[in-house]
Amino acid sequence: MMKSVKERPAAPARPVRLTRERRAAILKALADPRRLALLERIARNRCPLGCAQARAALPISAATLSHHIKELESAGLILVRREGKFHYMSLRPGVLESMSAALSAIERSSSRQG
Amino acid sequence: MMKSVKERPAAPARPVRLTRERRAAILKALADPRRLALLERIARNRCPLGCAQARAALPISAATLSHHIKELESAGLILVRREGKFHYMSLRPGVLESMSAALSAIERSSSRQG
DNA sequence: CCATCAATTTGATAGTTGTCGAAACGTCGA
DNA sequence: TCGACGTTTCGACAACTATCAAATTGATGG
Repeated sequence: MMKSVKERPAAPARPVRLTRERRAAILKALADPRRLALLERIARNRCPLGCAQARAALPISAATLSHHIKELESAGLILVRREGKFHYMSLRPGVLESMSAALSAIERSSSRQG
Repeated sequence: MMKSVKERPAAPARPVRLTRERRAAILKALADPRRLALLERIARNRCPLGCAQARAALPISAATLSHHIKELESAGLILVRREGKFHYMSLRPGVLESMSAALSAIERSSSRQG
């Protein structure tokens, strides 16, 4: 029953261009501790994470999990593949990296200070 | 008059160790658009920013500005030097850089996928 | 000592959000 | 078609937060 999962060969994770609004949405999505934990859990997993696994990792109800998934998805941080009654979440490549670069850029813009 | 920006050797900004809680606080502080704008304004300035300058840059009341300053300060993102009746804000070195690294690490933890 | 100015605190309000239970929806297997 | 199951939506509630005006604190200068 192993469905052959289409795999990327070590995704290059090219830089994703983030508008100001998009960055704001991402930061808002990251600001909730449970959501961040969920995101980390998704990232850490070897393959796309199922909801059941996610629920096992977080002490929240199904409704709340669904809510957080939607937040992460609409912020563009994760991809959700829906297969029948199961849903699988994976990190959207390059987004966190770009957010990281944006924060770094703010700090660098300050390094000229005396 | 572009004074060659050497001054300090571009402050190495040694890595700041951030606990999970601290990261959560930082992300929460960054999640508000006005606060992020304020932080960027502080970073961009070539010397510590006064409250009046900050107010000129943001369409908010003094009370609200004070509130946001407190948030940024208690998240450890900025330093506030208080001199008589004036206050001057500057970026706390290394913090944004460490936050940036943390986000990047999450993404990298995912690159082993597939 | 008093007036003034910068910044903070207080008190109040409106809007947002995290959370859950219950109900609804969609899929799958019998 | 029916029921079980995974997920989402709905409705509600509590907690939090951004915001401002007004009152307060604290420093400076007359």
